[in-house]
Amino acid sequence: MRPMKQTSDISAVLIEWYGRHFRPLPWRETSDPYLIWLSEVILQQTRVAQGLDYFRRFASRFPDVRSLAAATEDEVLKLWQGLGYYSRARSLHAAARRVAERFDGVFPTGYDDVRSLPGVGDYTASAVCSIAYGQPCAVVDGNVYRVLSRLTDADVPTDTAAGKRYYAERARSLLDESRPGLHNQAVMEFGALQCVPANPDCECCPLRDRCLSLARGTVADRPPKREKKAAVPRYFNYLHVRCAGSTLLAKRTGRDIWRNLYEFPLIETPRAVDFGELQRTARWREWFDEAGDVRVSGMLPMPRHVLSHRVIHACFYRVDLPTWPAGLSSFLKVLSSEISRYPVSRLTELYLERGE
DNA sequence: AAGGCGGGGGC
DNA sequence: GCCCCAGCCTT
Repeated sequence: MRPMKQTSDISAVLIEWYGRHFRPLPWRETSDPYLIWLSEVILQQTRVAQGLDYFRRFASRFPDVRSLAAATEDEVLKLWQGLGYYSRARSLHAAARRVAERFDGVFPTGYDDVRSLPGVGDYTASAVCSIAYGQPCAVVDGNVYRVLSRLTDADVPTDTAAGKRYYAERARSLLDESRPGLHNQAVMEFGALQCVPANPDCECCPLRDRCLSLARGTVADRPPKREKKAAVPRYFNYLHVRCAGSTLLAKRTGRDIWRNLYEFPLIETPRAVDFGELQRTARWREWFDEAGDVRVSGMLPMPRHVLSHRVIHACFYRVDLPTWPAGLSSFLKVLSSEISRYPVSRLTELYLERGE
């Protein structure tokens, strides 16, 4: 039997604040662990405003874990299209299938079982178990890091093993074990709306008298920011190849961005190249040397596409062929009207939205 | 421990 | 531009 932990009155302040400021959100109106899990995966590294419509669409199309398990990965990725971090969608689908098989379609209730699902780490397992089941698990996410770092003026980086231990322990000591779901959501909402990263309005903060970093003037430096990595440029030359009302797609299967999404035939080059250089690449010759009358009608440069640590310089060439050459036989031939059925990256989506 | 993995919104 | 978001996984 564990000794009863003293509940901090900071938790009470945050919960009181939460009662007056919380945003009404659809996943706060259910106790279904499946829907709460779904919301937590969607919200990983994603703002509420960005994930809200995705949650609505997923909850509508896949109202339970069995329907999600019964879908194809392509359909799940298509519904996820545009949200980013696509491994979340692949893991979500794989986890649903595991629940269907190993747990007989019933979302597990034990922390370790939940934590064992693909795409579920310490944060998501704690969030689901506390919110859906009332289990005393303290969540630690980006909001919690910031709130804790400021309250205690902790100069501890969050992206180290020691830092994670430190904040996890602080979060545990702050947790109100009698209402862990409410407590966790209160801390996160507080971080999202009041204790914001930049220019927080500390004058009206309910914790202004107990915030050590406010007293010391270090709010802007908490938590300590990690050093930024330089964005590595990549050069993508896409070929929108058309022949007899069809076009070509390929599935990205490598360990790279946009894994399992579809795209036009791609020639990646180590630097920006013009059409003349592109034609001299081995790939172009492999694909088109035997192709007869190749008509390239234009090149559409795209704006720089910025990812977290990549900046993609992309352009799309439109290539019209009289017949399909053998060099392109490994691609999927897709009716032009059917392209929209395939999950694609935001970059390709933007190109397609430009139309003809 | 470090790096890969998206996309968008706020300043 | 830069920061960072209800993180997780691989190496």
